[in-house]
Amino acid sequence: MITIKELAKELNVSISTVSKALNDNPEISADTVKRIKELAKLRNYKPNKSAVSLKSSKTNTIGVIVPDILNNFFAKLLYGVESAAAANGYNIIICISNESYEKEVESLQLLANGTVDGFLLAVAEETQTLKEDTHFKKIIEEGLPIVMFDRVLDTIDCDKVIINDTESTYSATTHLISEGRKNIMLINHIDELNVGTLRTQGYINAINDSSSYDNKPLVLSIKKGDEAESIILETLKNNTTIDGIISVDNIAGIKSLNAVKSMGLKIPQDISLIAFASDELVEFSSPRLSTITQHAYKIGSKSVELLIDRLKNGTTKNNYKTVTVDYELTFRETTK
Amino acid sequence: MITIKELAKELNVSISTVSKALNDNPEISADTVKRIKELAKLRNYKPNKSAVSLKSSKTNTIGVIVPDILNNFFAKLLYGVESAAAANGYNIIICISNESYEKEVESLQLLANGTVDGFLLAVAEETQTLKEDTHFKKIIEEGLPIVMFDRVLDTIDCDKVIINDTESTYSATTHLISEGRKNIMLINHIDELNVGTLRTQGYINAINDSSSYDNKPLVLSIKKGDEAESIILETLKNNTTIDGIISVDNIAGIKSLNAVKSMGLKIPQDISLIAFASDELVEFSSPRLSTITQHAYKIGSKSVELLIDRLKNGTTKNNYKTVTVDYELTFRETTK
DNA sequence: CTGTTAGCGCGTTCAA
DNA sequence: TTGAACGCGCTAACAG
Repeated sequence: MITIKELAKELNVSISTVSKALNDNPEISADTVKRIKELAKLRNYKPNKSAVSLKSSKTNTIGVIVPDILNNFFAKLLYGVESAAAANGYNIIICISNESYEKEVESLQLLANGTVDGFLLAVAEETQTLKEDTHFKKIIEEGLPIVMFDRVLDTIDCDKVIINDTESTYSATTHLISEGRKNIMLINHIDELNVGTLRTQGYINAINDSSSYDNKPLVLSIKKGDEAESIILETLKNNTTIDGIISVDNIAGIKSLNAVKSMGLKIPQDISLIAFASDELVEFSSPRLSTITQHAYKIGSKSVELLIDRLKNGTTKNNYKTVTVDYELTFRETTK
Repeated sequence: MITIKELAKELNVSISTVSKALNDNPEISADTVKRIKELAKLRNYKPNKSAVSLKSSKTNTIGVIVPDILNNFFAKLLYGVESAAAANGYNIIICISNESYEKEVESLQLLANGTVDGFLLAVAEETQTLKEDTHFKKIIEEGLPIVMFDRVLDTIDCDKVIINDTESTYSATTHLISEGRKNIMLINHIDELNVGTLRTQGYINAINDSSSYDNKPLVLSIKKGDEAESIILETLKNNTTIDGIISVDNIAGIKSLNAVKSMGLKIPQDISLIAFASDELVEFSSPRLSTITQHAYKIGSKSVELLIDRLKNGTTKNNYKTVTVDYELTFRETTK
């Protein structure tokens, strides 16, 4: 890589003259600026990132910690993050916590050495289970802002971007009730996570708020590693009045669909299904699933905006924002 | 962030003493080292990344350019990249080219300013179509090594990690022939990409090499945006002797399965199917697809190894390697 | 208008 | 055993 020094030498001017010329400092004569810029272009000069960062104590880099990149939601979100970051001249460094508390701590520590200006992250599952949060506090104390997305912690003061999870299931449940459904089951496949709880709550609220719905809430919790499809099938056989299913995650959604089909039930005449899912999945389901989709891309880009805003304008006494990104309810062939 | 200077001041020693102590320089007395290290730990001192990079002209950061992060293959690959990089103390900066030539050029230029020590990339579709490669040459001339994975360019001298695409379809085809299939169709949904061509070639080779197989190769090319499922269905109706299908990508695999099922054909009695696919997809297919899976994770981690090796040991007159990662053929319920 | 100088944080001579 | 001084590449205050 060519440096300012070499350009200066080649043109017999001082180093600072070159620096000023390249930064369009009006002190330098138009002629000199032209000569310098031409040579710079010719030699493909690019200011050294490390030097600029050292000087300015800004890296223009954002650290992103995602729990699981194979999860389509986070992949989409990363796409939104990358797009927004690139549009604002920021690079992103990605770490994958793998849902591990330790890896999360490690990643934060590793990047908090002047590698990044701030963090974007979704809290790892293990961190939530252990109820740990001091590592986040430490980072914020060090002056590095954090924006949490999707999985956030109430105990941490920082900007947050979340889905309105409660409302999403509330709407879905209300819709099924308005279809005339009398016994709606909610399948929770991710109950250990905060979002699972919120979504379940929305379902329960909708039922409580409805005057026409008589049955009690019916929540089927499936643990990781369980044989989802057979459990669902069993439940349906034992409770033949079930006429609506809301799945809190996409795997359970497809499994339910398979289970319902194998029972010979007609969709959506006998039973309706709505699932949290990604668009891709819909392509592969038949009949095409009615879904609640998270605007993952938007959560990502919004998070970047919040972080950059904070980096530029700083923090003035707890003016942290929590932004809610709307979900989208799409009715296809598995609802009336 | 606390600096060496502040530690020095607090302990009334010189800056260089602190620096040496922290780097276990034997010049410093054990006692002083201990005092300094204790304070450093207490103050959570971390050497400033920019300063170290500037000094050493090494960033310990790898630039990764993927064409599409929503593609499960690349997501998996990134997982492999991140894991291997983290294990070796490297950070990864991710750019998404979105299959665009321009974005690819931009990303390379943007990171070639001392942000990264080298690149890992899969060539964007547009770049392949335009047959552009000077941007890669430029980067390599600047001294930044590139490792290409999955989609590579013959015209560029660099380390490469690829799937043995030709062999993968060769094996799949051979297997179907050994099942007694007499008219095997290959569906190519990505013919504009190099891998599509290679996979098609493997299929053709297998047929040519077989003495028992009489039919000519039958390749159905589907363009982007075409109605894959109806095209496949039409083809099957017009050619009822087809008893085997190999799909070169995962979408076509599922579409074929749906088409075959809707024709009322029995699987695998009447017809066999094998598709390039990700494991996730298999979960959603019924009957469960026999697949050719790419070891995406391994391609990613292997790429990192190659790059780090080159960064550490440099380049000695064209000793570039091309590593082939094996594919995996998994027979499930859509083959005999 | 141009050049000299200092300093960002660090490691590494060289001198004491 | 410790410290002073220099330089990585850059910007900016200050001199000329």
